[in-house]
Amino acid sequence: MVTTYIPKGRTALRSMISHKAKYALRALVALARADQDRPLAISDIAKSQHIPKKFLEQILLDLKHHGILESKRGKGGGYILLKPADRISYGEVLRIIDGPIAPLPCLSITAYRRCADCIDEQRCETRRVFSEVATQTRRVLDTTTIADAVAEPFETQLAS
Amino acid sequence: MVTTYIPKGRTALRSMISHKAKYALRALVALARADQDRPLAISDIAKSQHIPKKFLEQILLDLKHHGILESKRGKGGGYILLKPADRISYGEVLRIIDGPIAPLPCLSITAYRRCADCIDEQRCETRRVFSEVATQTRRVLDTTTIADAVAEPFETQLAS
DNA sequence: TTTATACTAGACTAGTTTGATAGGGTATAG
DNA sequence: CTATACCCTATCAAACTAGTCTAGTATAAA
Repeated sequence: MVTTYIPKGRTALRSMISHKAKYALRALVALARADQDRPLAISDIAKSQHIPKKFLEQILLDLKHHGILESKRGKGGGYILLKPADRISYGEVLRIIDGPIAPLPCLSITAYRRCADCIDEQRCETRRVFSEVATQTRRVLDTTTIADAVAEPFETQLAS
Repeated sequence: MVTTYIPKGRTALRSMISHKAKYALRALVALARADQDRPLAISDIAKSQHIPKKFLEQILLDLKHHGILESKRGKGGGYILLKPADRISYGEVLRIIDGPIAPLPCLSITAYRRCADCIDEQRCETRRVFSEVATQTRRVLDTTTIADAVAEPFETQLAS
């Protein structure tokens, strides 16, 4: 068989972001678009963004614990951005939800770990190449904020 | 709990490359360094690169099926590069082993799929941001070859 | 103060993927 | 003809994902 293996559930591969992260980002965009004086209810976000409500609860709670959101309970309650949208980067959200961004554990600052089978890290060719990937990815994700996402759309290019 | 969840097994996340891909790349580098006139045995690669032999068999077979390698059976057999090292890109190998490189299925050309819960793909903010990530990643991975990896090492930067 | 609303917490589950291992089969050099 | 080394398929345990379920607790409005 000379077919490329493509995992079913996710169409593609490990370099994909999780549904959870996608939901988190969409929810934050929705919150950034909403009235900042009144909390936005989970159920409203879930409905407008097509996200399973109970799953979204977990996600927003997580973001709250990490100081991104603030919540208000009771009737008329919901979530509000704690930090301004232009101070919430995609990288920050991804690190909270999916973990470190580095494509190899040995390239992560926040969660460095040596590869178990690595012979000489300093001379590892794979590490060297993916270091460049990590740098580029980080540059984009850490400089793009929820506020940028809320701004007018521009052209989206296809890739790979 | 205000702790960032980090998967145990892999230290980091979905944006990591798989062991399989790492093994494939390491094996190709080893093959590129070896004498091109004589096949290099799986067991030799496995030993020198610290890769489980039977697992490596699968990987090399896969690379052979995709026209990267050539094999010779029997005594004195093994693998040889079919394409020159400077014509084997990291991106090509990763697509064979791990699947499409795009961080979202809706950004992949080779395996495009619409996100099930997407409301308006053209205006999807997440898609727009990750499109840039995909472009950068692709640029690095498709222009770096096994031959580059074999060349002298330069400084490796940490990221994320 | 009642009651509806909304957040909090964590256990649980079905399904998929990963990273292997096992056990043969097949070709080839000597 | 036999030892060697690649070829191929099947199977498996552990981990991860994407949820769901249950059982609350806190707050605000009426």
